[in-house]
Amino acid sequence: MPRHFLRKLELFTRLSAADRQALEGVVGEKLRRVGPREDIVREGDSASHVSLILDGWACRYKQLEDGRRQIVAFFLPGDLCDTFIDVLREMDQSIGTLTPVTFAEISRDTLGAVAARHPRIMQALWWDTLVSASIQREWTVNLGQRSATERLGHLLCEVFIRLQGVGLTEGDHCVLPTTQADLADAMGLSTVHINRTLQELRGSGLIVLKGRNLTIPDLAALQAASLFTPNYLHLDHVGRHLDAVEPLAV
Amino acid sequence: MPRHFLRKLELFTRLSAADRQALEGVVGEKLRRVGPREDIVREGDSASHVSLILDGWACRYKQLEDGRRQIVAFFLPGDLCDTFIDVLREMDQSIGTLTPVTFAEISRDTLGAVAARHPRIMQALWWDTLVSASIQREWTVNLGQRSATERLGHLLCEVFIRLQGVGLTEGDHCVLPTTQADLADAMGLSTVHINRTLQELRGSGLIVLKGRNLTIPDLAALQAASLFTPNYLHLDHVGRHLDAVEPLAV
DNA sequence: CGATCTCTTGATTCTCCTCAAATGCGGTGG
DNA sequence: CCACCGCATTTGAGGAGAATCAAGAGATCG
Repeated sequence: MPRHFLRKLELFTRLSAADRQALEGVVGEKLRRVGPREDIVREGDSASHVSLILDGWACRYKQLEDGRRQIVAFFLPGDLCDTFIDVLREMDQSIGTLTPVTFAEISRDTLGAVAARHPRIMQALWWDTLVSASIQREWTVNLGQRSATERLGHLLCEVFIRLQGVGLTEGDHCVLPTTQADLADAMGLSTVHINRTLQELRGSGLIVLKGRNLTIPDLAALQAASLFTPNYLHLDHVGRHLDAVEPLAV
Repeated sequence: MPRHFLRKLELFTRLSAADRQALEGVVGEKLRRVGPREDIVREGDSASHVSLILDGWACRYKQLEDGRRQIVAFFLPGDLCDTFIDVLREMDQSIGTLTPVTFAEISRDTLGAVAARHPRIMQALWWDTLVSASIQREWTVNLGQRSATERLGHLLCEVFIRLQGVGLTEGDHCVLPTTQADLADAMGLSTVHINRTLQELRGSGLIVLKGRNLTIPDLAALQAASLFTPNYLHLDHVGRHLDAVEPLAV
């Protein structure tokens, strides 16, 4: 069931059959399905469980008093929200869906127990958490320094590569299910300007975007135009060396 | 020696005498002192150790190919950089000093060993890491949605409250040792505009800034003007309940 | 097939940037 | 002690990028 999640963790480490089974079990416990534009977690909620996105897109966002909304992270299939959140008393931001979403609600105790029994999983969850933090920092750079075109191009590169990591791309295209208003809230730009920036990217042939279908004919070119370097995604299979150190316990 | 650090951890939990002693030991191992505008960690370095700031200000930043620099985090006395970084192979951003800095270089093994023997410390390091992530998300909101005045005001609120947490404020004032250029790189604004924004904040009486000395006569007013809410700093002494659950093992 | 959401376009405004130069300030050496 | 230097701050003028406002065209969905 959590195939995207397993696939993502295996970008970093090798999981044994037992590891995989344990994760399947955790996910089976409590499945939820919600429509688009609904909240999964609300600011102020107590931090009792984590959510694993199985299908659809969600985001973490913060709404200011006057209505302005900033999306600070996208959650794609396979993403785990707030892995180690239980130390904090309450959520400081909300998590909401962008599309219809299927997700597993995992209690922190369950996840903790599994992680304790499966060191590989623990390690992989760590990696995932640190990569998320790294992405967050890169978003800060993106909003602070890059022009609208670079910024949006950078996001599209990131999303494409992350989707690729969980097997949700086909050749040079993937689905981009967000509205332009969502993109605007993520990039700190107005909807109108997102629209014009997309046109600019289209005009220069860097992307083809029809409906919800995004094609990136030349990823390297888009990366160059957006000052994108993928190192912050840490997809270099760092943990694969674990095979040597600690043989699979099947 | 690491008094600011201890003080910060105790915002969250109570440390036993043994805990404190263990941390003192770790910090004594390798002290380093560097001047302003030097790098402590460079992008691409292997992630072998963590740095604990004892005195002075540093920052995490990323430099784009064309020279633009974004500061993504400030490190104040008592801040620990890259606590659990060892899972990732290499650093994706650099850490540099803003002022002269004294810091302790702690090998990941040493820190890991101490944390393993002292569950309270482990817990506190977790809390610290999650709070850092929370701050990072708030910076994303700051850059994405807030106007120059709000943005800068928000930063000053955050810095003041963080300094307060480690005992580095006196009444309504504290030291702000950064140059306006540093602030500009942190806020994604130009130096010129930072200057004018500071004047605006001064003009409205929200701050008094003379040289390196910052006074915030009415913190609540500055918070209101900047749409600042301190919840994301999680200073609500979350872990104090640990006293009840797990008595001090002295 | 009308209602609603999303996307697109045009016109205008404003925030913030860039370029350029002046002023102030802390240190250093004559 | 003062002259000078380098750096940080301040000020001015003009311009670019993005926001806002408003309205029309296309989708999508009950």
